[in-house]
Amino acid sequence: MSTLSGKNRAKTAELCHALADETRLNILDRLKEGERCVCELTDALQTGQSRLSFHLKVLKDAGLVHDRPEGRWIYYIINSDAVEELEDLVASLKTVRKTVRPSPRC
Amino acid sequence: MSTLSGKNRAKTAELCHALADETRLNILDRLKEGERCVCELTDALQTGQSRLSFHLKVLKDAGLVHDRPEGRWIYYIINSDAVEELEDLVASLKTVRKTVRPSPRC
DNA sequence: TTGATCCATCATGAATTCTTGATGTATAAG
DNA sequence: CTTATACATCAAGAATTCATGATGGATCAA
Repeated sequence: MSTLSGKNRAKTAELCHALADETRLNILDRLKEGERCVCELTDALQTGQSRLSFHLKVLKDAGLVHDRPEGRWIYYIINSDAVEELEDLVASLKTVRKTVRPSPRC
Repeated sequence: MSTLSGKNRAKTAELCHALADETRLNILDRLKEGERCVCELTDALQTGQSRLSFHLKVLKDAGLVHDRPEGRWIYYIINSDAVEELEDLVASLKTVRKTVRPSPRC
């Protein structure tokens, strides 16, 4: 059961949807440097706080990031488990049959 | 310049958007077995032809698939170049700093 | 306690995406 | 030439996603 078939397909789609937005890719790019709180991200991305909060929720719901409350701040960090799922997807897409196809029945 | 930053960010987002749909993941799953024409895919996915054509266009515009006209049919096949771009993205997400973060200035 | 900061969430409207059915083009067969 | 098949595209509406501003809870400082 791969990331492309069965029940996992919905989860894979959600994961990819979280990555299908420039703002969210920008966020992930920042988080590569280590965990960041929301105010640091709003500062870096020069955007509204509620907008950023929305995108962080999308990333979190997809499992791509984790959050860690500490006092008044909430630190976000990339979740490596999700990255592994992405690896599975890419690996799955790489195993393409090169065999001669059967003739169509249509 | 990685898949997460600069000009490439838009292209990465488009690529991920193409993957962010169960129908399209289903299509790719079939194409893993080798090239297929649209009528075979409509047959396999049990869906309308114009709907499938729409999703194939999304995949094609994102560069994930190629098409090859032959007579009355058009064969679709996975484009391995796009898969490599996905590999770059995953690789980029894996290089996460584990260093201690600087204290926030907010 | 009062006020300020950090953040999530909600409501509304705008924008985008998806579905469906109809129409059009090209190829091939009769 | 006529008809059938394979496919793309278009138009219209439904559904989803996104942006923005407002509100509220929690924490901390004074």
